[in-house]
Amino acid sequence: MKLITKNSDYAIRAISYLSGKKKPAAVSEMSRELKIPGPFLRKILQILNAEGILSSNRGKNGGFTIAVPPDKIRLTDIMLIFQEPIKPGECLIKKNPCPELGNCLLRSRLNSIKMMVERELYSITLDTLIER
Amino acid sequence: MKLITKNSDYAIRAISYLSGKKKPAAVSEMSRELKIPGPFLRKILQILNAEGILSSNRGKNGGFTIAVPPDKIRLTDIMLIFQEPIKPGECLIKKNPCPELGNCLLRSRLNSIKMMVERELYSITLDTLIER
DNA sequence: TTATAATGATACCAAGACAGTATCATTAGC
DNA sequence: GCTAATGATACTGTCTTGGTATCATTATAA
Repeated sequence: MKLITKNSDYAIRAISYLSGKKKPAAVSEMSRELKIPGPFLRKILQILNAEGILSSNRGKNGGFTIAVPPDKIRLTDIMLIFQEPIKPGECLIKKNPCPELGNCLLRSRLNSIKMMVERELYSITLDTLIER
Repeated sequence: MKLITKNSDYAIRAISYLSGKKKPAAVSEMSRELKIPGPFLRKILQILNAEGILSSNRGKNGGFTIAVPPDKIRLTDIMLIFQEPIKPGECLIKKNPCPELGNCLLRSRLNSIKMMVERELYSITLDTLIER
């Protein structure tokens, strides 16, 4: 079970990188600096742009800039963009409702763990991840 | 992100089921009662047997019985058998060490969440999941 | 005004985990 | 010795993740 995928991870690094700059940074530059494969990073940045977290400038000397201050971006925001949301497990409650024994109890325990994790992730804003 | 997979889920249901019985239960019976696909359940039970959690009797009137009391089986035991262990994310720390900015901070936050989850899962023993 | 350097949009491919099936071999009881 | 069970193991399909590739569009600068 992976908490965070590379998608999200790279997205966060990219945002961190951009948070230090005023001028737009191009994919080529960021790919070089952050050591992230160019085409992949590009796709990620395009998505972040579409989500309104970054803004983009096309054409020569173009690139991406931050559109939302990092202290307004939560870790869950990023993860929800790039990953499947947290689920206790496959939802088989309706189809396969705990036959006689113990599945409901399991579900409720897992659900509380899920909520705990979500609460934690929600509490983390990106500004707290950027070293100065 | 799925906390628990069907593998583990079914394993737990099967153990719950067996905990109520003295005589061996065959796959066919359990498949019927628990509404779990036969061949899949069979594979799961064979693994639990190999792990020493169940024991098996071959031949006619054979089947599976519990070999370890449910209060000695932790949720993590089951999950480690059937799923990938919890990881904060792909381990790219060595190859791709937080270039200038914020990845180490992210890792440490994720790691503490990971440990929190593991602690919770470890604290759950199967006897607490069985309704009487 | 044209070459060029950038993004927009999108289609495509590969690996790995998960979910499940199928089959042949072996064993034990009646 | 038939039959009902497990042992062992190989195989298939699907989904998510991780990534590549390509064509179209836009803006700048010479």
